[in-house]
Amino acid sequence: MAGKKFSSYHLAAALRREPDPAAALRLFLNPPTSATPSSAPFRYSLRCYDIIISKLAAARLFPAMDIQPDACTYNILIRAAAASGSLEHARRLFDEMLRRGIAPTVVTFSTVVAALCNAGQLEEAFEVKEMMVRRHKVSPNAYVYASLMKGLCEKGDVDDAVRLKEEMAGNAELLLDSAVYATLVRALFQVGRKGEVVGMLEEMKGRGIVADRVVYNAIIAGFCEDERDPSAAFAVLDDMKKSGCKADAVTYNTLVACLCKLGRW
DNA sequence: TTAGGGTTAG
Repeated sequence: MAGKKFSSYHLAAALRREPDPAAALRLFLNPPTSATPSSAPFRYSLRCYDIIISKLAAARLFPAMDIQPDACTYNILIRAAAASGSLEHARRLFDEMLRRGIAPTVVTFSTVVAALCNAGQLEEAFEVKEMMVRRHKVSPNAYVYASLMKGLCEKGDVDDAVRLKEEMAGNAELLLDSAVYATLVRALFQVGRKGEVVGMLEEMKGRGIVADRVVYNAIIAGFCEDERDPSAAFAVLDDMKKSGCKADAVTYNTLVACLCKLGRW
């Protein structure tokens, strides 16, 4: 493979081939770089960590396994635990990071809040929003708010979600963004309040927030479910393109499904 | 390096 870039893929293969765990660790810590010295270093894949940790563990070389975790490590683990359906495991990881003296970041809390909201545990999610400020001096940001607002909307509490948006607007530290509006726009269509969508979008524009793909997709989805006639949705698709926003797979999946439902093969 | 918001299907 002379002249070819050495990537984490090659490292994973080399680690798998190396029978001596100490040699594997040396390889992991000091991988051969590319033949071209100017080329950028590669990122370690999770697979590489997996292989080296498994090898060291099998050889009972525990001290060598001690790759010091930081907040980011825990954030990744917490997200994975929540994604696999175990909020309990996520909570244990959170406690563990505190015990180790690793300060949770706003990413940690936004991950936890999103997981709770996805599980429908809104009350707990709001408790986290309070607790992160009170106990950890970390302020919620737009990620945290967007998750809470989506959770509220899914329960049909669109007005409460709008109130949360107002709470953000009243706090100079907090920047509203397109995600917040995409959530509200989608919800307004879903509860049959599409008349309020235009005002919401104007407010967004007035705040200097540009509609992105997700906002457009929310509007298109709204018109698709709402109309016997998808022409409004296609008009939005035109606007979207004109504004320089590229339609993506979500856009087209929405429109294709809409046409299929109407029998317009 | 890690987090949110938009869709379809099953």
